[in-house]
Amino acid sequence: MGTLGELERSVMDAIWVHDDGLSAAELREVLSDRELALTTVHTVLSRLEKKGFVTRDRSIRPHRYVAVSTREDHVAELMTEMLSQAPDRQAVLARFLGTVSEADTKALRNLLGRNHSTQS
Amino acid sequence: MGTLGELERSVMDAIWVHDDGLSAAELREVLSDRELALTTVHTVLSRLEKKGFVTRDRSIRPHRYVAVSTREDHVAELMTEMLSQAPDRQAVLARFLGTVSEADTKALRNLLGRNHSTQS
DNA sequence: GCAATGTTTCTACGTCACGTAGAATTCTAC
DNA sequence: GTAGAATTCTACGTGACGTAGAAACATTGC
Repeated sequence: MGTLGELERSVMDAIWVHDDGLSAAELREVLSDRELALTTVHTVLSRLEKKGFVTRDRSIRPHRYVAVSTREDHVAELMTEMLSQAPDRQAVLARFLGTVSEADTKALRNLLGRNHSTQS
Repeated sequence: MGTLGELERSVMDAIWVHDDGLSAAELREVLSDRELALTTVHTVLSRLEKKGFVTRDRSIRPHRYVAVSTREDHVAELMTEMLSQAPDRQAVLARFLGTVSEADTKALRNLLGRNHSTQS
């Protein structure tokens, strides 16, 4: 899958927060600390579009960019992808639980509790 | 953290399988399908050492390279790292459980069941 | 309709990671 | 101490990514 560079990640973070979409100019404003040229923002957005992370509404003039999937879905997908890198998935999961916070394990127990073989 | 390139990953896979360590020449043999020059293997090993993925025993002449951590630990760490990318960890965990196999959720239930706040 | 301004696309350059390996150096064994 | 093995140094090609200018295109106020 396509990975994200530093600026690309920042842009995605902004887009993920603004669920209703953003124009390039608005994005530039959100990232104003980086002092980016507008064309830079455009280039990054084009690349993110090509990578399948965002779509743009070309019907309106300042095109609006929206995320294709939520950040949570994206991160979950990344985790699954990582998990698949090891042959012994169970061992990985055990280590994973070992490093994760109490709150996380609690959440997992909850989720697993009310999800006995119920795949949505 | 340092990420791995394609060849680097292949090398790590080989090193992870051979728990007792490998020499550069042995590694080259394991990866014989790639027809690599010995120096190429050396370069990659040096980079993996610098990245902290392997250590080498410099006391013996054909240096032996061993993995610093297990593949499972490595992957678990990656997963934790991914998880940290999203502010709403619980939502991510929910999506994660949704995409993972039955066997995996079963394993998680097991692990969580016999691990009530017992951090090793 | 057309010029000014706003928007998008094209092209490009610098840098860095990585695959790749030759050349140079250093060891080891005889 | 020299030949052959092992290691280190240096380097080049490529591709991703940050960056942005120049060119093309659209919009709108006159």
